[in-house]
Amino acid sequence: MFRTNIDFSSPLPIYRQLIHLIKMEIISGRLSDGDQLPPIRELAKILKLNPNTVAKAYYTLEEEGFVESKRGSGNWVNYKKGKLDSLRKGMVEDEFKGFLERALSLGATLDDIKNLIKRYSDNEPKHR
Amino acid sequence: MFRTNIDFSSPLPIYRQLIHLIKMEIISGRLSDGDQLPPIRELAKILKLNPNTVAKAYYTLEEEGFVESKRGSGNWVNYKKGKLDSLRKGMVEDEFKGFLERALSLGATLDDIKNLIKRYSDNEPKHR
DNA sequence: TAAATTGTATTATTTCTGTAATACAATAAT
DNA sequence: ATTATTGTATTACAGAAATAATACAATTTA
Repeated sequence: MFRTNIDFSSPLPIYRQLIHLIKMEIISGRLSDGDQLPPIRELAKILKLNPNTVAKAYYTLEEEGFVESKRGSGNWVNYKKGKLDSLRKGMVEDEFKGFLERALSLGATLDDIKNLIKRYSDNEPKHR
Repeated sequence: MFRTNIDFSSPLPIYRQLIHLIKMEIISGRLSDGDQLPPIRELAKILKLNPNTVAKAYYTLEEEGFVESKRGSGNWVNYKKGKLDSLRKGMVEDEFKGFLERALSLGATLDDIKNLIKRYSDNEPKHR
């Protein structure tokens, strides 16, 4: 697990890279719902990071609903297809409505927006 | 002009808010090519900002090609034909990038987003 | 030309973010 | 029950970004 390395010279913060890594593990199926994540200190040692940096990644993932932390016990992947997905869909849709409103008020058309998503689905979005 | 207020508690930096404000003035047509912008100190006074903050906004807008600065004289709206459209496109794209980032971090896929757009473009009238 | 008005440059200060050091608290293992 | 393991909280540090204070330079205006 976590064969990809952390890029210490990247402008993308370490904890963000780690979050992305873990999400990819989940999306790819290498991490399933209920799986335990490595303990903070252990993963920190493996990736040569400060434990707090790993903790921050785990904590953020928990806020986003992908992980459940239990003090003294560990961190667990928490990805309930049904309930969580519908919750996220709602949140995504709210985000989209906000975007749509702003875009339309800027004078964009739905076609403009379609073209955007088309363009972005061709080449993987980059991180900043 | 500039009836919208600056939000000092926003995480978006003041000069960025100001840039956005001015771009909106241009897109809406309240500011046309050749119009003079308020002098740095004057706008700073109106919005209760430090003059350097206004200067930074003007300077950035000049770098982006929407404003021309003349020392001792003032700042002027400056866009050629077609430039307005590209400004609009750029702003819509910025909004889109922000939305995309949030949506993906929520666990949405590009297909989810495509479906969203499709759904909204099918019954357009409901969403003004 | 003199004074006022305007943008520019330099430097300092503050704020924010990411990272780190360390101590604390809950759970599990024995 | 005691110890080891685990996550959490607090605080501090460093670098970057945003904002501010001040002095400078060009243009306009009288």
